[in-house]
Amino acid sequence: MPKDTKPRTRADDRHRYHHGALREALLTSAERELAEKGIEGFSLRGVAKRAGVSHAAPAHHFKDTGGLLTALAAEGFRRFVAVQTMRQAGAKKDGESQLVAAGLGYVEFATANPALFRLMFSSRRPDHGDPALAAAARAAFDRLVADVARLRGADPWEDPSVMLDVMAAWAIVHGLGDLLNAGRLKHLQGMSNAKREAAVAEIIGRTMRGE
Amino acid sequence: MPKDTKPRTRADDRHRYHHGALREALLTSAERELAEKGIEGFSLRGVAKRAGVSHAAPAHHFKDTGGLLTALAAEGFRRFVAVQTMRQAGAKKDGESQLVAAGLGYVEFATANPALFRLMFSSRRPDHGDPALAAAARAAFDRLVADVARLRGADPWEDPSVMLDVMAAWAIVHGLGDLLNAGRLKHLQGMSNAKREAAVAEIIGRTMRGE
DNA sequence: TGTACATCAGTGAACGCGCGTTCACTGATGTAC
DNA sequence: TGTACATCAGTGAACGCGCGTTCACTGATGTAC
Repeated sequence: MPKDTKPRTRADDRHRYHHGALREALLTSAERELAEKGIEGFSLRGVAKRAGVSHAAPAHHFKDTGGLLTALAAEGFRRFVAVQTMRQAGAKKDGESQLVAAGLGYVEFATANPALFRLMFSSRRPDHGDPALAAAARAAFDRLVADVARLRGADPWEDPSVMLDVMAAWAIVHGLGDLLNAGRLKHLQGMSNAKREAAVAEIIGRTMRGE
Repeated sequence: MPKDTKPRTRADDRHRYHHGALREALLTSAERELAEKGIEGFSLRGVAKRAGVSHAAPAHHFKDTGGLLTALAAEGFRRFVAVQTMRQAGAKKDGESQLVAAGLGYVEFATANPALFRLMFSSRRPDHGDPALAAAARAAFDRLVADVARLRGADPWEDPSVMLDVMAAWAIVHGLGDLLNAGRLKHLQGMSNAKREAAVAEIIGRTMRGE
């Protein structure tokens, strides 16, 4: 009988019955589905098809569509923080430069992943009470608070006026990201990437600096 | 034969075959449908049902779902501008107060009509190339430009630096509106309406004033 | 004022579609002995 | 090392649902004469 005698490793057989890493593959496919179809057009069947698996298979890994979107949003927040960390690593170390770098990372992430960005921040489809998602989102917020605290030399949690700065900083980058994604900022969108980034940095800097 | 002999007027018969003002009724129903179901759950059949009409009737007034949403978004922009006008009428007349008042109107409209707000600014379902919608959106933008021009004493269309102020002003109120709708600004949402409004005014004012 | 007729604005049945979900099943894997 | 068996992770057919759209129709309205 033509049977494999030695046990297969997970990676050496692309046609095996058991996928081996379907959960991760589904998340990858889900992100692509989301990017191409948007939140409104997102479907579980579409994700399964992209992953090359029957449409009933995802049920073994995610309770339902909402569960998959919740996991995707949590993963999004982790990458979101990573983008900001990279931006800050390449920036000057003073408080203002660091906050501007984080803001540029925010806008970069938003415009590079418009549907994911909206899934994370503005959609009710993920379960925002899910512990993993809530923790990932919280980490992103805590980082913003810390950056503002450093710039202002005061703890936003203690000083309501400084908390207003936190919200101002958040609102401005969030607004820029969402408006850019909606194609509303024609003035910015006509610029080269470098010029646009400089303009965004200038807007963020002005807001925080006060001019 | 029990037949009406005198001609019916449009308003005196609620059961007449011809509706008489179905287009307007559909827009009203569409707004309610949108508010309750959100953009994702919006359906033409749902709108027809709310208007008490068969689901095929809307086709006589709107080409398709997109056409209805386009008309709704245009109507939204008109009301959006009206809210800002009312805010400004009740505010002090200096440039800063007027801009802050417009900003408060922006946030008020966004939070009072979350789904409509998103339909107008962040959805691809309406046809943003439609002349009526484009004109209504343009009017809202022109008003913002004029308010910033007045505050700065310079024409944003001539001075790129002042155009950055326009975008900053837009981004901050847009970001506040969207984040409030997403329930992200817990610090603000815990406040009374009056306190929240004062905080929002302070954030907008600081941004424009520079502090 | 009355009649004929064109046009308009509805009805309701029918269509095909993609969706999420369920279900009985089966191949693959891991473990106990 | 070999075998029996439980468990796991898939398959694919079937379901019911709400959707947008089409279509033949009909009642209401407006107009010409």
